[in-house]
Amino acid sequence: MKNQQVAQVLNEIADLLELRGENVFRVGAYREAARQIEALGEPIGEIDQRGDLDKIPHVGASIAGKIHELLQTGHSRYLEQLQRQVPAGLVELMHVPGLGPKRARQLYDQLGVVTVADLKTAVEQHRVCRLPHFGEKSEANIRQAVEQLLQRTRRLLLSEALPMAERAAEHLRRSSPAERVDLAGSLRRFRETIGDLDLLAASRDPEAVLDAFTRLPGVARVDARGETKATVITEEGLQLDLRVVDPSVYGAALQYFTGSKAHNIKLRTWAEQRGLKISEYGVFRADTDERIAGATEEEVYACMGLPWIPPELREDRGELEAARERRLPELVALEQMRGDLQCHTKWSDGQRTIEEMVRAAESLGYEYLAITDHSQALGVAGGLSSERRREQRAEIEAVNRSLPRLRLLVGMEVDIRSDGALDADEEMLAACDVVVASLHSGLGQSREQVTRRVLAAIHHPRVHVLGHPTNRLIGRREGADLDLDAIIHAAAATGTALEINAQPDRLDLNDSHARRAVESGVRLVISTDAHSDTQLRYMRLGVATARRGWVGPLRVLNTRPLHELLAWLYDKRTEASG
DNA sequence: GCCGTTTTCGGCCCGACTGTTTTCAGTCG
Repeated sequence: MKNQQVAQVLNEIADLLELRGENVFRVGAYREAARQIEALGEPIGEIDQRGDLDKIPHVGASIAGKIHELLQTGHSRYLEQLQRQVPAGLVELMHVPGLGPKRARQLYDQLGVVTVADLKTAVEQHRVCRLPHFGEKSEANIRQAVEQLLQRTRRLLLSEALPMAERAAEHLRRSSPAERVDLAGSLRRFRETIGDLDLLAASRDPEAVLDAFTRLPGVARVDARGETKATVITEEGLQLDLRVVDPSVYGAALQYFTGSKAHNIKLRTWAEQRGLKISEYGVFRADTDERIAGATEEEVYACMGLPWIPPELREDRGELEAARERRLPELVALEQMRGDLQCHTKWSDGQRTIEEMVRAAESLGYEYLAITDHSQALGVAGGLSSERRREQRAEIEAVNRSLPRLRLLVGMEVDIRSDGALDADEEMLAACDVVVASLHSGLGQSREQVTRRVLAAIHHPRVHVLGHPTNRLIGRREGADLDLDAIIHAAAATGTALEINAQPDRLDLNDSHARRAVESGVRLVISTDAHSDTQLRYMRLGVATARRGWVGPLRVLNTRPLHELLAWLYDKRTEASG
């Protein structure tokens, strides 16, 4: 059972407890435990086998026992008992925006509404507005929420949300009196998927900024509008939130609205222990209410004796403790990337010629670019025969002779076959400057099988990089069921690099995996796997993922200058074969 | 149900907005 599924069970227990009107802190305990398990970098089954479940933060004896049962038997008697006590469907009802446990319960008790479909009918028959504490407006809001819920299915990919939010922010900067506009929330932390888009603005005239906001191009409707904040729904059905604060408290507000929730809770708890109170309006002395900071985020953290913490780290995964002990990691930055080690061209399934890719890489200021078209087994992706590969190599060498500033590397993304062998012979591999080995098929294999396969590739003396290690697709496909510890251990032992693939729906390794790899001394590369010139810009997403994984520049091979990279590529091979 | 830089008991972040209510509960982030 995967971490995600365990977390889901705990969340469902929390939902059911909430519907029963249980103590809110008990409910919160289950949610917090679920969150912790989702963020674990390691399969929970392994933690269970070590008997270390209760060492996970916010997992105590009681929840540990329930997780253990779940892992051993595949179900939870406690969950099933709760499910018998609460009508099925009510959980779903509670997830309708605007409904919480109380109102969901009321709809059930008084109208017999159990499912979202029931709710739709009740709303259409105007039965909801006659309930106590509901009215015309509540009913209309619920109607909209239900319609939206039936339409909208998934969280946005970071790559979809970022440009949308950046366009809105840019428009506000130009068309309103806002002194500053920033992205906040999970966008600013570069989470891999985004629910709502949060923006923050500084202005002494919030009225005017909110006016501009509600009139942004693409706004379909205004959901809420107060004196300091507003919510709009775009034509695509996305929720965009804006909060406007006075410039003197902008730093405190930015800190607050960037989150994460868990990071802020811990920071506030620490503040209280120091006799301080932190809110979106600043840092205050608890005894006198005197405000002592708020204009910048640096100030806010400084009041706590902490250095500024990069937003990508603010997930309560040890960053506050690290900050307190002055051991925050230096994080890799986009400007440090000197090249891209995986991309595709028209020779296989890419959309651009080698020259077009080169021009794009030059415009990014890169020193090198590896052309890594697919190997033959990947017929769907136009994999190259050995004959075609010789022709491509000749073209790469010709282009290289005409390039003063950028060095093209001869590479290949070689498929790891279902038996673990590589889809290329020794001669083809030897002719490459850089070999990236990747899984593309047989993802349904057992954990043992697929792990053995990948280990064989990592140990292969010609392989430099393991490409998109799990081969997951966010929101569409779980990755292979890899024993990641074994993979990381082997990568550390052989010196084979692991890739952070920057394709927006891959981001594979993910942040937690990358962090574990780095902790084990593994080298990483961040590659875009670009299939067109514009996709080379996905590097930003890969770097963000690395930063969320506490990855420093020295761990990332493609921050190295060309001569160092070439030396490593060469040494890796000779050491392995010698 | 979890947790501990005074604590193994008594807390648990906190403010904005909405709608329905005349002072607040529910929801959200």
